[in-house]
Amino acid sequence: MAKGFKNTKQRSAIMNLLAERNTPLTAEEIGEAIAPSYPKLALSTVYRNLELFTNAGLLEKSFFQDGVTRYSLAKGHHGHYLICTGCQEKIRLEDCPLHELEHKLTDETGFTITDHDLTLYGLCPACKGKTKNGK
Amino acid sequence: MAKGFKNTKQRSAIMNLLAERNTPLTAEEIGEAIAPSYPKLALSTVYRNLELFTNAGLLEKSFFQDGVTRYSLAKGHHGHYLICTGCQEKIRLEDCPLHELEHKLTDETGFTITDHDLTLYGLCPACKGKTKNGK
DNA sequence: TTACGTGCAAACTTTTTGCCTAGAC
DNA sequence: GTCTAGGCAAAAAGTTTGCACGTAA
Repeated sequence: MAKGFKNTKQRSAIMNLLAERNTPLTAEEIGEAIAPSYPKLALSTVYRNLELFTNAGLLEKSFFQDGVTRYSLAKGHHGHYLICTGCQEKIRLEDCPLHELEHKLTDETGFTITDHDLTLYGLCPACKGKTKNGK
Repeated sequence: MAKGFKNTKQRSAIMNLLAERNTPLTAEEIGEAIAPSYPKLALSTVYRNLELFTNAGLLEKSFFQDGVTRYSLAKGHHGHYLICTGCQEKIRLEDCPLHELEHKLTDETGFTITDHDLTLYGLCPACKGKTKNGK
């Protein structure tokens, strides 16, 4: 574990989980996923470490439509998510088509644009099928 | 007030405020803004009505980087925000350049894309000046 | 051994719900 | 007068903090 933090079992477990799942998770989901191995893991520990790793640049926060903060491994490069509103599957989009838009807005508004969030929502092929049949 | 709701002072006050400000506000900001006129206004009333209006299509929710839900008048057409991280000014962008991206993603992933969030963050010209001088 | 990290409990913030009264129609 | 809406208080959900003990280095 880089950065001069102490390497604890809890910290490894959090980072390993996020590496395995490779999708944004809430603090609670992380706590539950780790509970089988470390039943006493406190949610406050999860929050403290997520915050620590985020500040260190190892993780990034995402905010989706339910207002709950999710964390995922920080990719060096920029990306966004396409989320299925049926099964919550999250697909990371490696492509970011917004630089052109940012230049245009800088010209129009005088803002220096430093960051943006883009998230798309829809139904994946599997959930489309379910909606048609079920109900 | 349309839609068959009862027209109460509280509901008018909420909608009038959102129409005046024309920017996304949190439930708490709405409550504080209305307090001078209706000191007993309960935050639960604000939340209930914001939810009601959102379901009726009169308001829309926005989720920014602090994880607090904000509400604003629903424009018939689609738009996004450019937010100054210095003064929190929120500029609505009437343009949405993402339809092309959505088509591309539909082809690539098979998703039916139903919605998306796009928010840009930066420093407005005034706050850029302050950052340079102050500190 | 020492300082940092953890668990636990309590506090805090944001949002939701139940219940009874008040007010719109 | 009826039935929806509002006020109040408590609860629920998500997150943060203080403190004493545990543990990596």
